[in-house]
Amino acid sequence: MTYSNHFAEKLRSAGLRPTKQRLKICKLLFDRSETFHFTISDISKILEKENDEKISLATIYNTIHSFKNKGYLKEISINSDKSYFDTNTSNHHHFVDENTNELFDLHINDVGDIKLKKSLPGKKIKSIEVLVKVTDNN
Amino acid sequence: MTYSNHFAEKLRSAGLRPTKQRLKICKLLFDRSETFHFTISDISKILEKENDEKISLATIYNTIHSFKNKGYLKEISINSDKSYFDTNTSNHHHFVDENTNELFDLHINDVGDIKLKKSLPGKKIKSIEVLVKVTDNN
DNA sequence: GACATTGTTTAGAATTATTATAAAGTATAA
DNA sequence: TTATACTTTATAATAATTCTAAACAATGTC
Repeated sequence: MTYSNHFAEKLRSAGLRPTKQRLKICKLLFDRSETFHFTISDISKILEKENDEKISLATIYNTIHSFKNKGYLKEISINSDKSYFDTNTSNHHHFVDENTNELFDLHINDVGDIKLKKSLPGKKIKSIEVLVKVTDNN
Repeated sequence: MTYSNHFAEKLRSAGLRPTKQRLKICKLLFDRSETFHFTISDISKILEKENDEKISLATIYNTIHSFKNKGYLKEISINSDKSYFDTNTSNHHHFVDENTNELFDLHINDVGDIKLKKSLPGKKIKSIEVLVKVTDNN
C-alpha cells in the first residue's frame, strides 16, 4: 500500500472522501512517530506555513471532528478557551504546563492504576483521566 | 459575627469591597451545606430569578474570578464550551454525566491515592485531578 | 454627616472559538 | 463522460468571555 493510499484508506474508513485538503491534514497528524497534541489553530497555522495557501477553518474542524468520532483522535479535558486533541488514543493521562499551556502524555504506568471505589448505579464509565497541572519551579 | 458580616469579611479578605451585588453572589455560592458546581450562566440565571433584577455578567465574572484566585473556588477541567466552578476547594475529584453535563464530586477515598511515578524536573505540581466521564447505562 | 477618593457596576462593544450556511468545486460510480 | 453526492470555502451566526468608559457607591477623613 502506498503512502498516500494509506491515508486515503484511513479517511475512507472514517466515512470521508480523500481530498487534497484532508490528505494534508492526515499527513500532518499521523505521519509522525511521537504523540502529537494540538489545537485547531495550531493545525491551521502549520498547514498555512507548509503549503502556501490556507485550508479553511471549517474544513479543519470538520475533519478533526470526524477523526475524533471515529476514535482516531482523543479530545483532552483541560480548562482552556480552546479544545485540545491528541493523536495518542490509548488509555493514558496528561500533564499540562500552565506556563506554556503545553500538554504532555503520562503513560498509564507513570500514574498507576486508578481504582474507582464508588459505584455509580445506572451509569456507564466512558473514561477515567488524570490531569496533572504543573508550573515552573521558581 | 452576623450572617452578612461573615460574607462581608470573606469579600474583604479577597480584596473586594462588600457591595450589594457581591453579597448576593456570596450568599448564593457559600450559604449551603452541599458542594455546589456551577457555570457563570447558572449563577446569572439563578440571581435573576431570586431577585427581580439582574446582576451584570461582568460583575459576576469579576467576582467569581477573584474568589477563584483567592482559593475560595476551584475551576474544574472538563471539556466544555463553558467553565465550571466548584465551591469544594479541598483535594478531590469529579465525575461528569455526559448526558446532562452535570458535575459531581468524588471523594479522595472514592478514587484512592494517585501516585505520580514519573519525575518532572524543574516543574512544581499544582494539582492532580481525576475526571471520570459517564453516560446513562442503556 | 459631607466630601474626596478610590473602587464598582453596568451596558454594550470587542474578542475569540466554534458552528452553520449556501454557492462553487471535486470525487466517484455507472 | 456525466450525474450525483459530497466538499471546500468565505462569510455569517452563535456563544463565552473580556474590555471599556461612564455613572454610581463604599470608605476614610475632616
